[in-house]
Amino acid sequence: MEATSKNFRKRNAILNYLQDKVTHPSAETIYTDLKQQIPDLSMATVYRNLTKFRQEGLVQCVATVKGVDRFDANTHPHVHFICRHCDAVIDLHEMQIPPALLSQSQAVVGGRTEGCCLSFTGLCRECLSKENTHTA
Amino acid sequence: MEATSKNFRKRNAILNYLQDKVTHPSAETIYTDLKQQIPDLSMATVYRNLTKFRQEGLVQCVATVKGVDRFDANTHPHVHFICRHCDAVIDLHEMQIPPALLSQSQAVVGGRTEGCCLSFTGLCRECLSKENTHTA
DNA sequence: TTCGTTGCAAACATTTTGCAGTTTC
DNA sequence: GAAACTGCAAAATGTTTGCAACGAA
Repeated sequence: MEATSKNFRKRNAILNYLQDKVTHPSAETIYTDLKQQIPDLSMATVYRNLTKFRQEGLVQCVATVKGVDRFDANTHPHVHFICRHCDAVIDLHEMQIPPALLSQSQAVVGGRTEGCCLSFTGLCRECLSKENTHTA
Repeated sequence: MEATSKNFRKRNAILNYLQDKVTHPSAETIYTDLKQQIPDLSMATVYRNLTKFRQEGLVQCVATVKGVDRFDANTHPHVHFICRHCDAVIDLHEMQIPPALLSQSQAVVGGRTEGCCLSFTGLCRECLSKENTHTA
């Protein structure tokens, strides 16, 4: 069985971790969190598996925040909010990317549009309220 | 005069270069191109000025393509197409980000929305036609 | 044996920084 | 002289890779 085979235990741990999280963790965060359950995990394994997941289409890099890649097991195009203060990457499931935009971009470019990424930036609720507290 | 002062000559060369380009160059590209006119330019100066421009709001980082930051002197939110093959970052001036989306995202997050980035990915016209040539 | 996965350490690429020298005011 | 800008080299950061060892079939 793949899942319980020792060869796939780490691979599956990383994938399951990503599928459970909605926080779009970085490689570093994945490593630090999983290290507690899997003490002999190494960063190289995290990076190697992330690369493989991307090639297999299981995971995508949804943003690069301050030089750090952030990953998501939800590969459907969706909308994000990125906080410039705490670097949180938040899903905005309530918002849709108008599907007409994809065909429109393809027409404008004259190439082939394969994906789309809509991100808002600013301060998340918590960081905004902290800022107001400090300012007041 | 600032512009002709030796202290500001490089700063202005970098800013003018960015303002003239619509290609969203990387720090490396800026350095390589300007090096021909300014042989004693160094990468540190390019990076230091880019950081300053960002703080001053004169320039923004519009994308990180394969680990490399791409810069733009157009700080208005606009739409981009990023080619996964040649890494071109192309302005789609014909397309608009529906303004209602910004206030909608702010309402959903409960924070403060300051910016917005809409990017399409795929193959640009040239890379698509090359792909077709090779496939055919 | 053959293939895929792993840890470790080294290598890599991009970006930042410390320091001393120069220019402007 | 003080403050700002610069080149150079070193450092810091995030990511990838070579290699030998291990596990599964």
